[in-house]
Amino acid sequence: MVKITDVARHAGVSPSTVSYALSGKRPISEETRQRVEDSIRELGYRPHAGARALASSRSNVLALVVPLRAGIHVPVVMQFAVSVVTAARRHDHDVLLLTQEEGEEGLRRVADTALVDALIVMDVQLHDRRLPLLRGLDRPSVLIGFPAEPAGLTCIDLDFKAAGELCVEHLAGLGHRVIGLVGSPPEVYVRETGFAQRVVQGFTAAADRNGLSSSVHPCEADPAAARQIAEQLLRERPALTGVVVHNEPILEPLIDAFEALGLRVPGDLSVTAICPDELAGRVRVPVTSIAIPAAEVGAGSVELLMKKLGGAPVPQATLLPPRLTLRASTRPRP
Amino acid sequence: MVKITDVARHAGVSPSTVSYALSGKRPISEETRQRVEDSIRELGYRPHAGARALASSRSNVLALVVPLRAGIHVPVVMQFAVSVVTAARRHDHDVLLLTQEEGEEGLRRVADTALVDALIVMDVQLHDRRLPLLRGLDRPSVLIGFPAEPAGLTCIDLDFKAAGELCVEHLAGLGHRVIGLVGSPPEVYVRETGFAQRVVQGFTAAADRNGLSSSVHPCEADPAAARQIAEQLLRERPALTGVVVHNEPILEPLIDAFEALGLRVPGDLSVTAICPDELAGRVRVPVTSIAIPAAEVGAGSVELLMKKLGGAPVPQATLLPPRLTLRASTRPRP
DNA sequence: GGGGGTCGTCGAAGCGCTTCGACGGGGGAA
DNA sequence: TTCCCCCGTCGAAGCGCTTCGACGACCCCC
Repeated sequence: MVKITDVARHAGVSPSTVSYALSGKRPISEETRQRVEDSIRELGYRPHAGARALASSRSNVLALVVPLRAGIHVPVVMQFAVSVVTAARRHDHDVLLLTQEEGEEGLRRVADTALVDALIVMDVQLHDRRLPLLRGLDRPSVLIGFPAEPAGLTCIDLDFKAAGELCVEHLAGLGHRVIGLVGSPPEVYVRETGFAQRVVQGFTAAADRNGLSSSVHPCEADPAAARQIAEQLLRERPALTGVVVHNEPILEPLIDAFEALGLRVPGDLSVTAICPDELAGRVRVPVTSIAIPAAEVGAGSVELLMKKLGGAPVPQATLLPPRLTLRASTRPRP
Repeated sequence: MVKITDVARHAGVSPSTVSYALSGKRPISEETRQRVEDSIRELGYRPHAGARALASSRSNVLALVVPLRAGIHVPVVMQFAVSVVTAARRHDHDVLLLTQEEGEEGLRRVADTALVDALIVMDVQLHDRRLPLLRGLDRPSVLIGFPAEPAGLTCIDLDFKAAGELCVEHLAGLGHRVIGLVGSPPEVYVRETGFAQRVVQGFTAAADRNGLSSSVHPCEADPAAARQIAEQLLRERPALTGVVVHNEPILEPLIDAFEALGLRVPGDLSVTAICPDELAGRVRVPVTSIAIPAAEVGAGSVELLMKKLGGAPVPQATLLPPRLTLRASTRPRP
């Protein structure tokens, strides 16, 4: 193994000069820097990560905690992970993969052993058990998702309230006057990740603002429930012409159910959804939708961490603006 | 930060004794060991990962390279990753996540900087550009998948040949005499990962062995192609009663196409597939299938690496036996 | 009863890097 | 011309851990 002293000898300088030439933490003449770089290339030198971490108390590794719970949309998680890795590499950092299964102990372990410099935690629950730990850790962290009490933490996510609003604005802009939100299963509104509530807030606020008649319908995640909701809507709100769906598994079944009841999408009924693009695009009638901007969230969380590691202040909450992708499922009210 | 000398002082022993008590590399009396452990707990000691890595030249970190290419089934990748992490933790190792995008340079980097002790590479191509590098690296590696020339490497994967055979045996056992394989797109058989060929080999061999009439049909991954294949099969092989599908995206469209042509599954036609359970289970007619045993492969690759790190010899090839899950799509020939 | 092992522990030497203080030399200001 | 300061470089001191050799103490066997 070639080490820094080898490079130093080869370049005719001291080891510290090599180090400074590499890190740029002290001025080095252009000429020596060049010589050092040549030696490095020639000898194929790579600084030993452990030695570096020990001496500098920086490992240049970030921890990423990925969720395992059922009901998580896996491709989206993977998108997060990939964008985190890519963004981290841009800052000369690597990513250590942790599963949620490891829990608090795992977080404490990688932080306390100085294996990682900072942590990214995905799929944060409203009352996540890891929050006190993260607050107390001596290493910075960023949460993807918002807990009930984000004080003392740094969080980033899609602005779900704005997403709810945007769906409504879109429908309102197309002239729809009576709309409904078909939401997540009831239990999601109680515990879980809190984004569900925020969609409802945005939906309701925007509907009121636009003078629309609106209603909200939590729905279990199975086709039978979807059919039932469809029938109910038809019966109770016959003037309905716009629907917002925030419940991935039933998006397609719900559309099927409406069509089975004689409502054409988008002819009689416009449908928008908040769901991964991948899903919205492969439904029989491609659905106008707002996606989770996984790549942006992942990259954003890394940027936040880098700022924190650099000692810069960061906002406590970062809300990414929703973007609506137009597809075939919405059109002006007949 | 509490360090090993603090523990040593607290327990009234030397630092080396603490180290030995922790690693077990030298005998330590039960009594001192107990005292050391108590001190560790009381002080909340965690060995510094970097220092440990530097002194022992072991980082206790494995690299996992995940694929990004289109056409990769993401949930399966995630299953691999999770099982690798879980298995690694059982051996007191962590997992560094690399994307394929980093390429050879990334592998070299994490290996040469001693960031990782060993590497797991997923989605290995027949003529993977990384192979020479992996052969030359001073760190052990395991490939998930088989390249054309596996000499000097350690590979693990589902035994795709046996999977092809098992599908045929199953159909033969049900009395089917005329069967077809609907395979991956033609280009997959040329370059790519090579498992496609192996399925064909197994399929053909088992069909011949059982005296069945068989045919193989590569198929593009879109519904139109599926319909075309269905029509072609019906026309050219009217006695066909069994089909093996090795092409995830068209599994459902193909069944739809058969039914549209008046063939009921499994009434008139038995269908088996090689595909993730998740897909096989959610098709309208749940499909009898052989899954990629992602969890086993992931865990197996870690076990292989641990053996290699321990200096033990490991087989060059590890083929996991296929397992057939019976579902609704196959039944005895009428 | 003495020699040879083994057991349990210690001290010290490093692992390869970063960083701090120091220092010579040259340029600018006075 | 002198003084000061900054630029560019060096040497040395660690960072916190593992590991090697050494060394009593004790036991066993002949």
